[in-house]
Amino acid sequence: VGQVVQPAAIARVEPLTSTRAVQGPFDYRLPAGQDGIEVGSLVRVPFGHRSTLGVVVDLADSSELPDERLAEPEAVLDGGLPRDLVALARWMAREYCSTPARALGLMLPSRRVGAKTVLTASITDAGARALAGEGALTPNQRAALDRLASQGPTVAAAIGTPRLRRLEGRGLVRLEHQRQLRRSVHPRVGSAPAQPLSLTREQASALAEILAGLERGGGRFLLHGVTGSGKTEVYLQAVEAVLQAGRQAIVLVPEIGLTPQLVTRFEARLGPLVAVLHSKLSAGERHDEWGRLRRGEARVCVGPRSAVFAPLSDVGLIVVDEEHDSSYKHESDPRYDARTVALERARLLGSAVVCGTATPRPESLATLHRLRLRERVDARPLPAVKVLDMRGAHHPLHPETRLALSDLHRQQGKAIVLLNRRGWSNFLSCRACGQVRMCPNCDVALVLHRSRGFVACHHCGHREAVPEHCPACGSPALARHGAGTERLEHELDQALGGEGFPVFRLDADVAASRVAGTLARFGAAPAGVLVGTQMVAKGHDFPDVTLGVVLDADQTLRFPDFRAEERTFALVTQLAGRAGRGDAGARVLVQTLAPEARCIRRAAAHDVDGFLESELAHRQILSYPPYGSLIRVLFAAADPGAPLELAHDLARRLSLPDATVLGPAPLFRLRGRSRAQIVVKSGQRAPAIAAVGAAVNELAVAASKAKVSVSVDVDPQ
DNA sequence: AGCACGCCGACT
DNA sequence: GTCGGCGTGCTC
Repeated sequence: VGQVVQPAAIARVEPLTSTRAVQGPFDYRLPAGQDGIEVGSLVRVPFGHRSTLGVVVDLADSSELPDERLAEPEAVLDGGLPRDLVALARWMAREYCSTPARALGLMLPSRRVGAKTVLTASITDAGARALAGEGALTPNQRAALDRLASQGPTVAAAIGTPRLRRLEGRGLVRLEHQRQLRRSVHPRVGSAPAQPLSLTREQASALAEILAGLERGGGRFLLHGVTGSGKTEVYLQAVEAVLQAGRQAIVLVPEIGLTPQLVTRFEARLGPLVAVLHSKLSAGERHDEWGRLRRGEARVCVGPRSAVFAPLSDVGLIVVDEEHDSSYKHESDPRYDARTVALERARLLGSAVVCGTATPRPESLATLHRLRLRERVDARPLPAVKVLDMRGAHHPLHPETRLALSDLHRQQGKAIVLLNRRGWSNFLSCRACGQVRMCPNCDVALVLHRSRGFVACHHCGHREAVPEHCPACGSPALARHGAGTERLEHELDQALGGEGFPVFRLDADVAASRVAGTLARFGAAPAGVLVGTQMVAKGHDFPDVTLGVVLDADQTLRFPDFRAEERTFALVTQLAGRAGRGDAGARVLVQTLAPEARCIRRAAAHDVDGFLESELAHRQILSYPPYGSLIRVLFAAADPGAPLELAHDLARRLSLPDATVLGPAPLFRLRGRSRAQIVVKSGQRAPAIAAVGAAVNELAVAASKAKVSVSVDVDPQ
């Protein structure tokens, strides 16, 4: 006896509001015969005294509410989500103590743009006959019809819309609006063979393990390879295998702008199957790329952390390139980590994850299956790294650094100099009264940007004209302290720069539109120096760079943070990887006030394994990740005392047997708002997250009354 | 978050 | 008498 399949009668909908106070799902009655509503559908529903957008998160046969209290959806809209993203959003809401609506909001494209249409002309049969000689045509009209006959439908504006309208009136031409996809063009950078390269033995064995994982329906891999060991080719061939199997792939990169070579290689190899998402796309381009993925026209999505939400329904593989990069963490609610989300999405779909890097995070080493690429594809050795002790130094450049740079200048070579601090001087102080110029909104000193004539706050963006006198005592004597990339660029240019030896600078002050050009000009120059912040240590290859210099390498170490060592190690190692990818004589100089620091010594010795081993041992003792989870709760308000008060309130509500609560601790003021935080450290991740989430929800009403914003940060960076 | 309801004071 | 201030409460 066959069962009669009843169509679902109830849709459970999560309304897309951003507040914690409204959390669904809410039940809506589906009228009999209502087709096309499924999990993931985007619907317009009556909600309270208005109507709102919502996402169907579940279908059910019945509701707990009486029928008369149920409303019906008003409309089903285009642009719904694949089913697995709905499950992922619900997981994210729990995992990051956020709401389903906020998580769903990250996954949907902006609603403010629609499809773009363009007026297109094509020739009619009557038009073809006219062209063959029947009827009078002016020379211009004949040319227009000729063009349509030979090249087919054409954008009307390219020929002249008024002329075509006249021909349309005579029935010789058909004009209609056609959907036009907006796609931005990415600059091609580096060589990009369209055919697969032959693999080294190590690459082949890594690929084989990934493919075996896919075969089993999963696999979580750490592709640990030194710079130049050919990780990208392994990604490409794994993606090709996934496509062959009829599934789709996502490739996450830290920043598209800094990894043009990877994008170029994927586009060269896979052509229009690739959709590239990034922050520089216009809303329209993003909308259309999203649609190409949703409709299955594109089957590989390359993009930054948000690309982990690519609307693909059967993802077989997620690649996370440069997995150590902190930009995978989203720094506003929901504060998700794209690497963690990638693992969860893969778990939901039975797909493989490949995280690639030269400097794995300790937690990745502990939780993923490691595949190693020990050798560079060109078999060149890594450059020699020398640590230079700057204690007691008077000049910002060590004598050995100056010597190396002048040698380089003489030999017309290329160097990269990394200084992780932008601007000219990091602070100004009055020589008479000692007062330091501070940001009015944040508790930090203003940084001098000399060429643009202002002092600026690097936290909130506040800027003001360079003061001529001390605002406190009126003294004209202002001292500039410290040196940033702007000053370094100036000094290197004075010392070495000139015809045939340009000095380039790359940092966050360089307009985004000029980053690619700066990289290209440095790449093309036969000699010169590239000065910059950590941006210069990312993604791009310059095979002819023979000298790398890190200034103030312990700068990242001075942050009171358990990841400080890891960050410093990665920065030095990444820069070392940039130098001498094509030359055996390359070297790297590391200037530091902490030459004995474990992370700097290990990085200089290219000793990744030794560093990771000691780092993991250290973290185990302190129950830091991966041996424990951290949850940070952040409070901020204009009222100076309110955040700390609310933090104490939360701390009192938390009763966690297996956790340590650190704080409440006040934080420095940011954007005019006082802040405070609590950090929960626990070996029991899920219960700790649940307890913090519940306590924050209890507090939500009091917080909004006191105008204090509360934000939960699971796995803070 | 919106949005309406409701209970108070200041205007034509 | 009505217009409109924003506290309170609800949204299938």
